[in-house]
Amino acid sequence: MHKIDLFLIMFVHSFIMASNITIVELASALGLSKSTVSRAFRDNQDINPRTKERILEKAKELGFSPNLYASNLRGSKSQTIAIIIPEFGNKFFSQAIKGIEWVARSNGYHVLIYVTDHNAVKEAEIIQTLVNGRVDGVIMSGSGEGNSHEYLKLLEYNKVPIVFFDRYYEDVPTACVTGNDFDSSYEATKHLIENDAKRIAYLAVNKDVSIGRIRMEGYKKALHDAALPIDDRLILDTSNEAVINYEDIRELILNEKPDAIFASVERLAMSTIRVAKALNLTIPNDLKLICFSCLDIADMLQPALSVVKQPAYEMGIQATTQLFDILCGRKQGGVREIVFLDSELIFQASSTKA
Amino acid sequence: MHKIDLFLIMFVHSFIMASNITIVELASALGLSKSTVSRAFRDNQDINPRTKERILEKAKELGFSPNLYASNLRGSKSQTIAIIIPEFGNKFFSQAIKGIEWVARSNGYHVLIYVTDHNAVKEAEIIQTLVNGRVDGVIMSGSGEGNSHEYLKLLEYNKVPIVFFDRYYEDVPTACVTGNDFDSSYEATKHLIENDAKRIAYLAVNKDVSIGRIRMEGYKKALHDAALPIDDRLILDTSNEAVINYEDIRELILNEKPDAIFASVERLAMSTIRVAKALNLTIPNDLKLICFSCLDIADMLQPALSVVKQPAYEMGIQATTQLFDILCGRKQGGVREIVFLDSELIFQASSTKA
DNA sequence: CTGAAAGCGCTAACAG
DNA sequence: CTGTTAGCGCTTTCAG
Repeated sequence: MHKIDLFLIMFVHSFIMASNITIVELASALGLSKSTVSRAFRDNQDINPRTKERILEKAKELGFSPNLYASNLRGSKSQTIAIIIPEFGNKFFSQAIKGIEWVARSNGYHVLIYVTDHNAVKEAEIIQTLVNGRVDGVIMSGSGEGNSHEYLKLLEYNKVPIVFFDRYYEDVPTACVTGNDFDSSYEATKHLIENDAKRIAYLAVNKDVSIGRIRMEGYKKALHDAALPIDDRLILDTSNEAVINYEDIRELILNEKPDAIFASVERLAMSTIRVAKALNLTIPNDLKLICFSCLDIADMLQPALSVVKQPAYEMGIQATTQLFDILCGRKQGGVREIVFLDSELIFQASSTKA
Repeated sequence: MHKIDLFLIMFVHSFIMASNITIVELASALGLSKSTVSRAFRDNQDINPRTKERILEKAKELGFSPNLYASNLRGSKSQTIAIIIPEFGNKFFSQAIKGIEWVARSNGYHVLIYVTDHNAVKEAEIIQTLVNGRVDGVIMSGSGEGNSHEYLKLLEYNKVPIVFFDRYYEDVPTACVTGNDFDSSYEATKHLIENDAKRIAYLAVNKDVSIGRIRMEGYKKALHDAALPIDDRLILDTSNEAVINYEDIRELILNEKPDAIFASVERLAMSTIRVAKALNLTIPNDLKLICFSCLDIADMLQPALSVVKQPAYEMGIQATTQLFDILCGRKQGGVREIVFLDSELIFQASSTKA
């Protein structure tokens, strides 16, 4: 028998009973009062260490654990946080969630997950379900829609702190962990220019909101510094829908004949590759390409894809750490404070001249 | 102003108050009793529709929503389910979670997420935190470790139904939604044979547990039917760790000189591609490759990767639908019942002879 | 250090 | 259809 199986069998053995048992039953099984038993499960020093030990042992034996809802009703906390993200589609969010889940569990917290599909109305509805005590805090990457985010005030009124990661709202004063997008966009664009690109297109899913805007600014600055014209026709504001953005990108390439593309999100780069293939354009010869992406197999693509790789996992960790700082009173909530984490620029064949 | 912003502003306007208000206060504000108010928030027909409307309106005005913990304590239901998965690494799980989240939210449920890192001990610990009423049901893809899963009895004792997807435990009697892995493995292997492969290696992360075993059986059957020998040295049981499986695969290729590889999980195929590159082996000429994967850009890899693509999203949807069938009493829990969903076989350059 | 007692906010008989 | 009432299981004063 494997060691691990032995452990698992012992594990379940300690808990073999149903836990429909309540604190009162446990108390009477020990000849104590329920208050004493209760104290054993809190960090209460008004209890004899030996009594506490005895209680915990018996609890394990009988499979007792304090009813979650009774304790929470009595005014303590939910030990739960929520993650709200716009989508599940890419490695960036998977990695970030992994980091968030890890920090949360290390702190004994549970994690609820919500997906907005980039839809601000859904986002607002989700927020609404969180303010009745369900969660102690929220980690969010904004849907990117809408200019007014007053609905986040609901959280504030209910004293539920929120920390943004990646996509934040500029009108909401709170902590935020994001990438050094301006700089990396500048560098990515500069790199394209150094590889002889003259007509560089910028693709975004929403060029007016946080990441879409900032990444565009880095792009524009690089063009400006290289004395290249900024041509609005080369700036495409398209959709998350693969079908739609494929068509938009196709139009852009056919009409504007860019010689390079800087995609602010991974999905748009993937569509670009498909469009290029369909139009018989070779990357990088006919069209250079670089994009924001956390894909770990970018080097296996044909051609190897140049990427701006954000530290997604780290971003999740830091955002959650900050949330716990606020929850534990080590730090004040509701204060605008942005932490920028450096992305890694990986230049490969897709953006490099022959 | 955008239509959506208008909506969002109206939305928050209806909820501008903090919700520290209780059912009693709302009741007295309306000159009603708290039971009547309570009824307005349940699906109770013992209430005048007009009264109900009046209550809901006032509630909205005052920003009242029923305290989660009080209702749950009273009704002992949490409106929450848990997803437990071994990892976040690939598209398969992202897609499945997306499906699960969607069904859950459509039913007004919340979703907790837990990652086991393929570790059965963590899995057991997580289960332990779920049986105090925190969740009404569990959707899980097993860690794949351990042969004894007695700890899942905890759920049974506490009447928390569980539905497996993808990776199930054969010793746990419950509903399960998985792929038709035997058949697709058979077909995938047969396809390699038809493309002149003679020494086909099989890679798994755990060949003794559900998916690892069944996929291997399909592979063996195909070899057998083609009168090819089954050589245990061509069957590799390796780790999830990229560093370790890279080394294992390298050894296998160097020592056994397979002419084709069938990888039962995506990660092992990726390592194979890297090993092949390092050893200067060309895919498919020197080594053919096919694997289980939900990668949506398999066709963009160099060479385009042949895959067995499981219906991950659909799997999430069906597993969750079944869970709700059990929760709503439309179906009995604790009964072994496996639903097999067809995978799609996509043959591309990586597995095809010149 | 331990126990008794008073609710937390809500739901569901039960009685009108 | 509406109100009264008795808890759900736990935490936390307040006395001993």
